[in-house]
Amino acid sequence: MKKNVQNLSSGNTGHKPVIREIYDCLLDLHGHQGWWPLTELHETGGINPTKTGSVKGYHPADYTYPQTRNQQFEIICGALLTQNTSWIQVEKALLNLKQLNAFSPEVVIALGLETLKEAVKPAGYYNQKAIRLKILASWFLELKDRVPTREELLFLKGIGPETADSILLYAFKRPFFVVDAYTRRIVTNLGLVDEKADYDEIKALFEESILHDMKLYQEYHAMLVEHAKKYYQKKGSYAKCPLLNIVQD
DNA sequence: AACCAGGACGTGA
DNA sequence: TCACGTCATGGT
Repeated sequence: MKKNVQNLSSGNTGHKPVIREIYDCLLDLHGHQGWWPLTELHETGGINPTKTGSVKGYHPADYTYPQTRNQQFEIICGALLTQNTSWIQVEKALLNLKQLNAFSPEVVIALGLETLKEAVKPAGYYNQKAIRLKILASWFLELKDRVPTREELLFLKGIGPETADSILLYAFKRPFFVVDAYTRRIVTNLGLVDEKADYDEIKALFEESILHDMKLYQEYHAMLVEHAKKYYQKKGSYAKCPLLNIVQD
């Protein structure tokens, strides 16, 4: 149950301009990211060969994806597989699934559980992830052309707040801001939230500070991840984060 | 050789 | 509610 009524914007009230400045700074530093990466783009789609990994499916400043129902399902699969796992490992699993023609819910449902486990093994936690993929497949098939609510996503086993928001933002193109471990690390390092801030508090910080625009949300989250990969891998490099210049008085 | 990766869930206090 | 263990493969 929720009972927070008194909580008038929780103390982050003064940070709205900062959140917007950070966006501009990140765009200068890293440019458009072209998320969510797909294993294959439409023939006329642009690619970004500067990205690491075998999957070249980034599409900077092109917000027309997903363009097919299978691409939509591929994003959903990726969102589940990337839980606490590096994207390079997820790519391997995705390519395995692609080879099985498993970017369609019907195929995932029909596939033997052991086969599915073998396919997703590179992404780790393969026992649970295989089962949860099947759950997702059944749910997605039942969904038809409807847009899911966040609540119904959270009801599915294996879908927590971040995965739900990722699916809504990148597969369904709805303005739900995604908060991941990188985002948390950055905003705490910048002193914008407390160490013990929960998911929804950090999410609210962004959603209350910028326009509720799906493109903006997609770009912001992707840039935060890119930025964190440069400055927030090792503890020692936090202090070198250029965003610190924005926060300093 | 620990530590981390684009988390979520079950448990017990 | 919340801290903690568990799930697992691979990079650095």
